[in-house]
Amino acid sequence: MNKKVTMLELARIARVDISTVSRALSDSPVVKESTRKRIQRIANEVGYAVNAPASSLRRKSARAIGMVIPLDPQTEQTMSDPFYLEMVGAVSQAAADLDYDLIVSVPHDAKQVAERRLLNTGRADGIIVIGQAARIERLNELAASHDNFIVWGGRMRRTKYTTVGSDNVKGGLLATKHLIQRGARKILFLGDPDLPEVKLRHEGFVKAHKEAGLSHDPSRLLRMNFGGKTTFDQVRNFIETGNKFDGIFASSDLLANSAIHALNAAGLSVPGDVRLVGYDNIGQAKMMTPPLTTVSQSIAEGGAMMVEMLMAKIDGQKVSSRFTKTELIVRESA
Amino acid sequence: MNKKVTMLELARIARVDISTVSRALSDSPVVKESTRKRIQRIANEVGYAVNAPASSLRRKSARAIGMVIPLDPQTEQTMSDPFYLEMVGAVSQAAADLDYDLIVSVPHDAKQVAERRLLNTGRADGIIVIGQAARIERLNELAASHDNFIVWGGRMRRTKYTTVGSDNVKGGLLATKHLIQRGARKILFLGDPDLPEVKLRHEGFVKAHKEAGLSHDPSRLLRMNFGGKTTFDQVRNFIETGNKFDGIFASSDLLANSAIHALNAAGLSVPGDVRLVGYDNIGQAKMMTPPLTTVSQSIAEGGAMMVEMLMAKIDGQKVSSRFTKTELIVRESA
DNA sequence: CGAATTTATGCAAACGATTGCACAAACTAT
DNA sequence: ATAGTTTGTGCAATCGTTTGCATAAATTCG
Repeated sequence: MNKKVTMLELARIARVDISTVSRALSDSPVVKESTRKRIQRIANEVGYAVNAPASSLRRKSARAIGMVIPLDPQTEQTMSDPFYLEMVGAVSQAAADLDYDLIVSVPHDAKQVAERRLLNTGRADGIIVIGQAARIERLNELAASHDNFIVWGGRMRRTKYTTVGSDNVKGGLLATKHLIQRGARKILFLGDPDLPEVKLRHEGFVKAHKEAGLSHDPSRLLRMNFGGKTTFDQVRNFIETGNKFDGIFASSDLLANSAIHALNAAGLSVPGDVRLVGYDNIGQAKMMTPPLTTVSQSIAEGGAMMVEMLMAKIDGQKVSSRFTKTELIVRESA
Repeated sequence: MNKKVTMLELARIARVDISTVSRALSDSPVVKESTRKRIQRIANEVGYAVNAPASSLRRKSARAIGMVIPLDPQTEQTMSDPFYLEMVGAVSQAAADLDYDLIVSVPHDAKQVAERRLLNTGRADGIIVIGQAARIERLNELAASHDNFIVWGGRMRRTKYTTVGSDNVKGGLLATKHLIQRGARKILFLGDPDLPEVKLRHEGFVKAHKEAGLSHDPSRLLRMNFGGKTTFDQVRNFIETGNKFDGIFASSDLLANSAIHALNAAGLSVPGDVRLVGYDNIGQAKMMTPPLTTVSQSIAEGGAMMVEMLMAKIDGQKVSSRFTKTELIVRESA
């Protein structure tokens, strides 16, 4: 179709050396203003664009960052949780602002460490990992040989890498306190405590009970993963088995949504019969029925923060884990 | 941290020429089985990985495809529609199966043609564009100079590029016929007919009315984009202005969800008072209240199809537009 | 056994950009 | 006018692979 112009050809057209072209295009102050302008104009005219692989090879920098998104361990399908897309958007934006491309990888199987490949092949200068799930040990191994990656998720004592995420304990505390304040006394916890974030949110949950001088019943923990039919059935079943409760803290908005659905199906109303708080504040939260009270993870802020920290790492600096703003968004469901 | 091994060093260790290493690693049949095995073993031991930029430069192929996802034109934020994430997942999987990386780009501003940059810099061998929105003319321009891209979306007479998407007219027809069969007579259409897909779905909507010998009232079209508060307000307002209707065809599941919300707020039940059908069959559709009847776009199939067609194009073959399987998924909302 | 063929490896030239260094021209200062 | 600076360009090496071609070794064949 269109044969590509190389920098050398461009140099010939402009009657200068290729090195001058290179400098002109990267806005080096050493080339004379007039020459620079002229070269840039010609480059535009002929539709020249710097060849990325060649540039990356020479500079030893891909000017790209990788992003690894987990699969739903159950279905082995891409997570349908909108949370992830919002994160992709946030990271992509932040990266683009720095003229970095974003390589998204959804690992085939959970075993494979996509991060390592991306880094070792020089395809990406750094990696952002979304969610550690059960991979803490693997990520620790990775940390032993590579430093250029940041993980979104909860920080546990045994994580040896840099993380960014909401303050999960605080989030769980805020959510539960709110439920208690509104009168809930028998609160159900939804989520899989094997996941670090969820475990921490649960800690906050327990803490809130303590602070209020309440005891919480450990049997009111429904272990579940990512919403959908399973969640629906579990909640429904819990109700039908005669268990009583007047509040729910769901460790994700998706879980919350399925729970609402199950409550409705069982003839219970939210927040009339059961008060409910979710986690994530995804875009649709405000459009659920009823609008969802939830803990905001500040996705956009988190994405930008991770990119910024990753750049610092690429730059060789030391960087330590941070929290994003974690606040309760009160809506009608609680 | 870990200094990288190059192919040349690997060659020295294995006491062969670098060219032999290159061939061995790419499983060339010309190198002796035993040497190949040996080299591969050593490569593994020292943790060698082929340098991607160098390889891309030499082969003139990035072994990566780009994917361009639109922003929500209203909010300028990443689309929170889960549909897009599911598409990212599907495409990423299909690409990974062929050992291609996926570069995701969320254009800064709608004007800029990210596709062109990705192609011209040689960062991607081909591009998948999700949604054409109002960019048909721009994409036509792109088609004039580049062939290696595929667009997800509705095919209009004036599109000069290759598209993949559900059969929108058929989808609209199926959805509307279903509503009519279930007794709906005054059906509301939700969506922005300026978007090609929506326009086509609306054509199917009109066609279904014709086939059933019904006339449809053009005032029962609510022009709206992507769900959320605006949709909610529009539907609510429409009801409060005293308009009567007994069915809704929403041109996306997200729109459908907001509509349900508005109906509930106005004291109307689904499907009791109003029957409703959506479009997309996103993951959450089955978990809405009530579970959403919708037209499936076969996202996974579509993603795989696009990657396959793109590869054919990269390979120099001619490829023509195709439809994905388009079927109605009946659930409780209608 | 020697010639013809096959098989396995090595040599060296790309791919397209970036950058340290050398150098000519144009200034400045004495 | 001469020496010393500054300013702007060009030269050439380099980044790490891949691949066409040459060649040595091993095999086949008459």
